[in-house]
Amino acid sequence: MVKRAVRSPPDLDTDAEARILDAAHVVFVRRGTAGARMQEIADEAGVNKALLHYYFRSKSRLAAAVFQRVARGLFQSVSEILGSDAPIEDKVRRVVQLYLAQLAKAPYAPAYVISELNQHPDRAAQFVEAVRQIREQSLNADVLDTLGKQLRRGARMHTMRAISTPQFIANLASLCIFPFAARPMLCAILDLDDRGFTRFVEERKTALPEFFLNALRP
Amino acid sequence: MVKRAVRSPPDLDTDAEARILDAAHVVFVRRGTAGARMQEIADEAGVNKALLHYYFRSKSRLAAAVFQRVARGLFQSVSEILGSDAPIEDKVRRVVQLYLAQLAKAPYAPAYVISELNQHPDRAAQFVEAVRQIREQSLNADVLDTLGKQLRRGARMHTMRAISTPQFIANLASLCIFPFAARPMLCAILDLDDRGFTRFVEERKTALPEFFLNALRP
DNA sequence: GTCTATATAACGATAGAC
DNA sequence: GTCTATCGTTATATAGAC
Repeated sequence: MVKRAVRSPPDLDTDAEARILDAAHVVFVRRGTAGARMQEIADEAGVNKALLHYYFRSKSRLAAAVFQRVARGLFQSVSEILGSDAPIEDKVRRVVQLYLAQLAKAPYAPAYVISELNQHPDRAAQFVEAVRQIREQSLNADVLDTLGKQLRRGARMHTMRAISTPQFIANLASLCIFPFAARPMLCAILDLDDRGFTRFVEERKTALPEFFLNALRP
Repeated sequence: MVKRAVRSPPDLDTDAEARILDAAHVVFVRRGTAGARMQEIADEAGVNKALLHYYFRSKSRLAAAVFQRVARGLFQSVSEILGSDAPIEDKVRRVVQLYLAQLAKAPYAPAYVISELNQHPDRAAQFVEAVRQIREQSLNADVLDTLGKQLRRGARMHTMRAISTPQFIANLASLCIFPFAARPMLCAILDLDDRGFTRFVEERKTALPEFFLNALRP
């Protein structure tokens, strides 16, 4: 992001730029881009407000850097699983397991990405670019194509019901991500407190693969 | 909201308070509470900025009024369906049909409610209150209880697989709402433009009930 | 690189005329 | 009720010392 003289050693632990980005990550995800304040980010990073501009020039550039990071984090690992040559059943189990574990740790990422994309249309192009980069890095060039062939073969051999690739992806993503993105909504409707939600997630680790795989059965 | 002398006729069509609330609805849903500007709302309503404060005192009160309205709109109709005495299969079909039609018209409501609830913890209490009011109005006092009994009876008679009420609700809500809340995300991943997304939704109207009901089969 | 101090602009809110 | 004009605050961003 910013050209600097080479240091030796790079002193990564206390690197101000990295600390600022981490702090920005926390604050932007918590408040949203519009609600985030540069002062709060500076406090969180333990540096002065002016330093944020030194490294990132403006709030919008800093916000863009954070969004890129969060968006990638949400999809890079799942893309590898879906693009592998494992059978559908394994893919479903592994994706569910991965997401439920990952989102238990970073539960606000989905809601942040969703609201950013809806409120700030420019982010869409940025997101498309992030997806493109993940596909490029991935061992499998075209994840959707691989998955589509797999789904059609399963339907042809009557080992599973016919389902289009978009519906498959949408269903899997919905069932994994939505309960975390809409956690406060779900807790209100189901009358759950924090412990209740934790139990819900625990139950879901086995209930969701069961539900999803049964839906695919012929 | 504000006490006023009775007018005859009420002149609802050009009622400034209603026009402001409608305008605020549009702007808050589009920009989020933090990103919305009172000036933009005034412009959208075709009135002066000062008039907003005359009717709603402050931005946060106006935001609260809008949130209440959007949250109720998302859940009042679905609550009636789930609380009715129709068989599970009918409920699923009707909920899916209702949501896919409703969200095609107001596609930004879910993302707005989700981000509000995540960024502004005070909204949670407001949302709980909205849910409570909907339950009260509903013909059926306890929707969750009715649904739970229905699910357990189905499992006991082996007409459907066992599933807990929270998992049932979470799955149904996820599959209906998430594709709209995360539309830009989904479009990027699946490489869909606006027409592609419309086709996706059309396909989903039949594909989703099929998927869901098959998942419930024993 | 990192700080203090300040410029500049935008926003929410109010006062007061009509 | 609805407007114009303006106040007070807070935000991003920059200038300049160290």
